[in-house]
Amino acid sequence: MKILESLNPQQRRAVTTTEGPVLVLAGAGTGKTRVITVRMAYLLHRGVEPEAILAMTFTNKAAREMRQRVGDLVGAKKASRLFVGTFHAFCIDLLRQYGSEIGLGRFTISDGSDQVSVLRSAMREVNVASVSMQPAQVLSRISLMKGRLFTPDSALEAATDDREELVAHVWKRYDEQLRRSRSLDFDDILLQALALLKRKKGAGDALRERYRYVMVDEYQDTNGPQYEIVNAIARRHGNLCVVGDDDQSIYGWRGADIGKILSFEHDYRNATVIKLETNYRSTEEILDAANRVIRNNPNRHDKTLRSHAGKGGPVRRFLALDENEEAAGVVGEIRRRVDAGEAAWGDFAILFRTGPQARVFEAELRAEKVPYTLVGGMSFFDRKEIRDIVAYLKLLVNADDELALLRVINCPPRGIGKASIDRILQFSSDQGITVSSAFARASSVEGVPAAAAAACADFLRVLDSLRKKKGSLENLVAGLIDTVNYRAEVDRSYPTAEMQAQRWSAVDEVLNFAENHRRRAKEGTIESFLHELVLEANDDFTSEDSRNRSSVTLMTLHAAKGLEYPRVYLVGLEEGLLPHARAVAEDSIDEERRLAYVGITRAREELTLTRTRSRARHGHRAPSMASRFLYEFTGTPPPDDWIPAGEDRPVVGSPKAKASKAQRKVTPRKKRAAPRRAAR
DNA sequence: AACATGCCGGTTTTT
DNA sequence: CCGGCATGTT
Repeated sequence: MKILESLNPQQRRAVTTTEGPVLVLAGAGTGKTRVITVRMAYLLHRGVEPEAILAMTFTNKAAREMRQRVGDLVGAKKASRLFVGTFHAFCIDLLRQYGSEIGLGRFTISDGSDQVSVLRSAMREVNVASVSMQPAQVLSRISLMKGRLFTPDSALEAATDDREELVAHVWKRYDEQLRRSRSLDFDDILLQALALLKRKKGAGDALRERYRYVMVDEYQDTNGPQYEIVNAIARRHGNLCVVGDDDQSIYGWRGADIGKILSFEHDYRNATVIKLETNYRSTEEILDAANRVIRNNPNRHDKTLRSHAGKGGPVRRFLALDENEEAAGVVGEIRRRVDAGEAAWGDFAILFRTGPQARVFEAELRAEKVPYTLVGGMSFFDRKEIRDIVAYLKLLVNADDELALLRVINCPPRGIGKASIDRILQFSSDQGITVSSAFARASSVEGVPAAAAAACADFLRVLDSLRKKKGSLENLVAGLIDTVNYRAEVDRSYPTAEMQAQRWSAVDEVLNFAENHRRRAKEGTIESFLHELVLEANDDFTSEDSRNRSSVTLMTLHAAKGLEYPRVYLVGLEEGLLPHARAVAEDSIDEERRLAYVGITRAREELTLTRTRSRARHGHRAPSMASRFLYEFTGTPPPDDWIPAGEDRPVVGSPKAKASKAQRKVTPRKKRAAPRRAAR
């Protein structure tokens, strides 16, 4: 096969070692995606049926890219017969096809904000004010426990303090509501699919038999259930190829278990281990910095990235008075480079540890009229209008979805007040009937006005008639929006015609999505549309987008994983920020170091590290200290003097440059007319 | 149902 | 210091 010739020896070995367990340790920028896609093409070339190949990723973006690239190699038609997708997409497919084997009927999916709502009500039931424990934190604890295969009951038994006990109680209620609603959260999707796959007979057995070649991307991000799923499928034929980089494991706090990639050779005897260490992305100077930082981590697969791109310029360091100067310096420099024609906006990325750091950069970019894209933040699908419509769609698929029902029962207003709703909910639990049937029998609930009861019955009837409708997906969705008179709701909620039009455009967008989905998807049902909406809600198109949109990219280090930019500013290299104070307290410095490593290795040609002398946090200004990671990669203490905004400073550890440039005359920025004195 | 007040907390976030 | 939320007021 011809493409093999374009691979380096290690890559080729990773592609052609098709039998048995294989661990590919792919350092940053070493052509990981290339290897996986060529490997799939190679298997097909050797006569393996596409249906026997399973490739799992963590994000939709990765799946999309992989599908595209396999398609380029073997043709779209053949590629479409392979399964390439996220764990969750794979599991949902299984559950929809074979869910009945484990007693699962139709279900809807709870996304993050649904989970928070359900959890809030669970906490109220257990009489915990959400001030004493914050829902997001409880949710993350529950998720971590689910990942370790605890149940609410076993968690209660294992609880060692009041707090854990309380979490277990809340979890139990949370679970009950989801069950009642026939709703699965993201963890349940994996756990249920695992239960299905573990069954000795039926679909479980058929699937184990079917997938002769299994591949997992970003293996270092695998959590407990995902590991079990892979294991359950791949044990049969034993041809499991996992690709990842333990040095880029940055989702430990979310349950990703770096131990899985560290112990692969132990988990799968006779595993072939292949290291990809030739980096095609960054200059030698940049990789030196990366290597020197990461080698401080214990417990890792030893790797050293070697550059294929030449030495390059030194990594630069920049010390600013405060966060405003830091932003002004970075943005000013970007502006000058672009104005001078040396670079384009899209060449630059500004990376930071925490979200709030973006604010001051945004302000500066805006003031300087620099086009930028901030990655992250509120998704299109978090808008009220979208969530309302999604709730309606969920109700069509699953009448028992309580959250969806409560969300839209009085939206647009139908004269069903809070008091009535509470009484009906009480009625439902007293009688032990589902919430939807309680609403259907609202007229027999004491204290509910006849008009409200009639409105409930009416509403349920409308939903029923919508369920029976036939037509194309987009017409069904449009029909729904029309029937419930959602336009009126939008008009009612916003005062000006302008705002209304703007809000309505989001609704229009859903219709576009629907049409799009119908054309691409195999089935194009409301159910499959919903799954796509919920699972791919946060999909970002960062890499494709920001470059050709020609804007500076602003994002957190987490969001930057997998991306690359010619020029990178890694900002806020300070104790308390990177490493984050909380990580220091919790003794998870290793993961912070990997985060720094991820940041450094995003840069192709130029890397600039910045820090401040003092920084405002929680409204108070405090002196900041250089990050320990700066010491690690220079081997010497960082210089104590600061460089005024706008001046380039060569890296410490590159003696020639240091001597010649360090004394360069500095032109003060006018902004700093009244210089604050730096704390000594 | 819409607005005011008061309190707490303040990493990272995909599916 | 700022935002989010829960609670309390009209």
